[in-house]
Amino acid sequence: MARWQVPAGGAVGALDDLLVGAVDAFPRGRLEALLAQGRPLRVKLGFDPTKPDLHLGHAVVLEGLRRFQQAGHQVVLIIGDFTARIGDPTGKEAARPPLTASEVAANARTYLEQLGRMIDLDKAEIHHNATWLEPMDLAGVLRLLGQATVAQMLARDNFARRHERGDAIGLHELLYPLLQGQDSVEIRADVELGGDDQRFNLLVGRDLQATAGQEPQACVTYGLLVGTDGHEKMSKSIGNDIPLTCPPEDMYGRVMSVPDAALPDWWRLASARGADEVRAVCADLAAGSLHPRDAKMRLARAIVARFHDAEAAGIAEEAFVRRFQERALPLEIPDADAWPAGMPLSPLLVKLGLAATTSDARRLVTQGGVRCHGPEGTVETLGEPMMPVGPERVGQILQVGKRRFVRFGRPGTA
RNA sequence: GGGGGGAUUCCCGAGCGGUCAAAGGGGCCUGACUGUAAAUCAGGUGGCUCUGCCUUCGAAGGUUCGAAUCCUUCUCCCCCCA
Repeated sequence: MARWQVPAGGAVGALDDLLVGAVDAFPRGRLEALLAQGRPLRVKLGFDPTKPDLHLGHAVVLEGLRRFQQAGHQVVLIIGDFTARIGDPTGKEAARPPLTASEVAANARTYLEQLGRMIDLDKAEIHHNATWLEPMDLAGVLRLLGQATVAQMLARDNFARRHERGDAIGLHELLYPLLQGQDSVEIRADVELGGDDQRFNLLVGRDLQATAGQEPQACVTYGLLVGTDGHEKMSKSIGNDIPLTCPPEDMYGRVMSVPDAALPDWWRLASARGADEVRAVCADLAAGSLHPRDAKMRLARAIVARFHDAEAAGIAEEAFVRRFQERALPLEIPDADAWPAGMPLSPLLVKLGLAATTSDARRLVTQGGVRCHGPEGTVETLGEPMMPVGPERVGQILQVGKRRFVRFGRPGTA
């Protein structure tokens, strides 16, 4: 996976912290040379607003960007409102359906809100790439196309894989890296940040800049954070993500479900702590002197604190310990009011949002996944899918699976 | 343009006239164990008014007592040749 390496040479301390989470900076020495000029650099980061939510995986590069901003450099954000309509083929096993302009616009708004949690947007330049890509005419497109060869494009892992497997590759997809590179030309980027899988796209930007008579940008790539499953790159569509907007308690819990093996990566990429601390934790984990569970709890607290605040993180941790380590009922349990008393259990579970379908509810009940917490700590397993649930349950707590709870409040009519 | 192959339940992938709601694996869910980790074990995984009924096998028609399986047309994908 992502290795912990910082470009050779340069002032270790500052550069080290500037590049926490970075996998590589290239070409060699370029970034150091730029930094040595002592002027604020134009640091570019592009985002295609293809989904409404950003998650921890996106935050890796954003943290890098934040560090550049804090060091006094000029952040230049590109909202890829045009490129989003094509779709970045990077990491895609299949072509994806294009988005409409209005979907993109809606996503872009929520993106900026979320970016504001990490970046000082008032000090950032924000561009939409439709500004220059939309009006481009065929002559311009052809000029761009002339910058790359078929062999170069096919050299890319994912294109090559898809091609070999006999999957479709749209011609417009091949154009994508060139468009991203054009963005660098338009905003005269000194540095572009991106995920480790963006290497190719970042390099294309350099080529286009050179052709346009500009100094080619330095590129910094960041590690790809694996999802909560510990294997696949974090992604909402796989369902292994943690959204930045995730509530504190849930966020804490999701971090705790990450497999131990992924911990070092998560510390490097998601903790947003200093280089020294990260190194120390990784070393202790490797040496066995730090219990993985404790390292994970520290991490979970750090992450929640990062996107909410320290107080919320403390509360989330208490709730977690109480619920999962002491196996007590959670403190906050939603009340079900006006629930249809007398209704059979399975449909009731659906009504209360605790099961997806009646059949699903039946399965849960049959398999002993549905319990009712009565007075004085009594627990009763409800095993009859169609047993009627009457008003005598008021005040009791219904538990489905490990984490779904509801307290019976005022009953309504069935 | 010519020839060939293919589209199956969340994914991969069997099935090739009835015994198919459809093998197997993955994922996911529930239970046991536990550190909401890993590994492991057991069960489940279309819907419903659930020992039965209804809807699914790219789309629409057709043959048949009966079709995911046969025929026709259509849509999409891939390969080879040009």
